[in-house]
Amino acid sequence: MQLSNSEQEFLELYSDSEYEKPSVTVDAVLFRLKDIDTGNYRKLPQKKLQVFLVKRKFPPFKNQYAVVGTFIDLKNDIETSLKLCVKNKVNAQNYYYEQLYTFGEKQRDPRTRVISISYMLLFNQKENLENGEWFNIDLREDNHQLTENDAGYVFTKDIHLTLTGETEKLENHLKITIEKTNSNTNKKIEIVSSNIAFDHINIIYHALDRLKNKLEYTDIIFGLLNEKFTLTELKYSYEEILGEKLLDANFRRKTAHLVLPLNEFTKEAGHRPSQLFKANYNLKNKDID
Amino acid sequence: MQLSNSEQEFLELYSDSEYEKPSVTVDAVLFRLKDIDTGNYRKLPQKKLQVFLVKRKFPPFKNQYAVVGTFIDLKNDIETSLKLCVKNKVNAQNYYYEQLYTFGEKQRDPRTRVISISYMLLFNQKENLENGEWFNIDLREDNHQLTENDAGYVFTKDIHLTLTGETEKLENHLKITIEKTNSNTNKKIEIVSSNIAFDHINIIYHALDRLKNKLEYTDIIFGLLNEKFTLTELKYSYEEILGEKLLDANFRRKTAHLVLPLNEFTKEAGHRPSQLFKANYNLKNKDID
DNA sequence: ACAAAAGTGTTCCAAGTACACCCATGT
DNA sequence: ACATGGGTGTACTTGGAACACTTTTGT
Repeated sequence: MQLSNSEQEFLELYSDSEYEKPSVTVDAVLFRLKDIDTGNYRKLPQKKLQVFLVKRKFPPFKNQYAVVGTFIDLKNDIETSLKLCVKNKVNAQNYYYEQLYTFGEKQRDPRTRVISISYMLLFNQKENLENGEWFNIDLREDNHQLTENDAGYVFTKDIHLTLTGETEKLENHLKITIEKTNSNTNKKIEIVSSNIAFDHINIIYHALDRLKNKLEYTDIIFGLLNEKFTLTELKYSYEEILGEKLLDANFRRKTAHLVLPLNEFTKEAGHRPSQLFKANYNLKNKDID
Repeated sequence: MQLSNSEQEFLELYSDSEYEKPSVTVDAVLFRLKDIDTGNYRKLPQKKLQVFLVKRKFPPFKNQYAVVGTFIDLKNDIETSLKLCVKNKVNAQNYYYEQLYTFGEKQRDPRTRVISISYMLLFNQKENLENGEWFNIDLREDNHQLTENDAGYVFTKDIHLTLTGETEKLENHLKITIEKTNSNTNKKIEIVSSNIAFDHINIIYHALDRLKNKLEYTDIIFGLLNEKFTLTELKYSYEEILGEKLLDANFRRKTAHLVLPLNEFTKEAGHRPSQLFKANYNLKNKDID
């Protein structure tokens, strides 16, 4: 990885601006699980998955909601740009993050060619974010259609993603097409209609999908929980993201290796006190990309 | 997603060149499984995983090997740029591909700030590539070390990646550090020494890792096989990539739902003829990113 | 005959599924 | 007392692991 003298010379001559360059942004999809009180002193709060959006102050898409993002800074690494952006725009510093996907379709941004490197960020409820709003996420799938042929299949479905904030309800409709042939897999996402800026609903959908998939084989869930939690809280968290009910007894056994019991219990809850647990990070819950 | 008139006006004024932009490349890691003849008329060929590298004609890293890549073209989508690049540089058109990861550390490229969007491409043996060479991949892991603390753990290991071509043997040494804490997972890859250009060994390692992981829960393997294959061929393919032997009887049962039997058999092989199969693409082998 | 791959059958064990049941608490 | 969550036990099912065994071919 060392350069020879002649190579060094060449570098001096190298002109950086010979070809046109695209703009590059980092865009971050921020998630949390919010406790929704039930109003019943016995009942536990329900978990609701939320995404944090900010209202754009300038065109394009002025006054529309968007995910947190910025043009990247040449002086900083991508992840440093991400962290600075999140610090400056929403004033948050403690979160789990991972890279999602890089979007670069020609027409993404009406201004010019923009490539977006997207990240997923997970927050617990202690973090207070500024300059934006948390939106409840409701996902509904429709119109599943499978056409098989001898080279593979074509699968399509409709996605309805409703984002509900304090005052606004943002409806978004996507159409997914997965084309599998002899030699290729092609996943296309078409935005049928969207009430948020750019193709950001697409990015949010990708993040949701990744979150769901990673639940099953990693310990990513702990990014959304406080340090101490009950097993029922953990179960509600899984259920909210997966969109299905789980059996309690089995859930406890399956997740036993993911958690460590503490010698602390909840109280004043109108029912038997429950033991608190913390995450048990170990290598088996591998999180390797 | 429609723009108002005043937004349209703003766009006219928008200056594209107000801030410095990074350069962006697409880099493609090309894999295939090569049949290595055993010289014994009874024995089946062994499968060897290979990566395709091209020798750089210009600085930086002149005369060193690199993965196939190009600066992206503002006129085209990322994936179109990728396809054009692969067509032009190595003259290939039939392959499976998927996006891997986007690298953007400040020091990746000695010339200027370069962000690399990396892809993995899978070829079968029928494809003849030009202007480069296939290298055998040998991977060895070393020095596994796990230090646990109450907030998580730190895991390190050494990776030795040897790439063997017709005339050259390229040795590469990486050090992986996975730091897991309360609120974060941090995977660092340090290049201790490398005989190929840029940080490309890093990209290759990522591709290998992804390939291995995806073997277990998708039907990605078929991207490396010809249309028709025997079950033993399929088994050898898994074994070569996973780096471990599998039990034949169990393998047949487990992969039964992945394949469709054909009414064709191999012959003149010095042993019982074997039935040929083709991929059975179905939705259960989900390949959703 | 025999070496190699092709293919089947069987036993054992681990883990997931479904469900019944009891416990502890605050109002 | 009772609603609610906390927590355990058990019978059943499914699928993977290990391994023994038979079949078929070309030389």
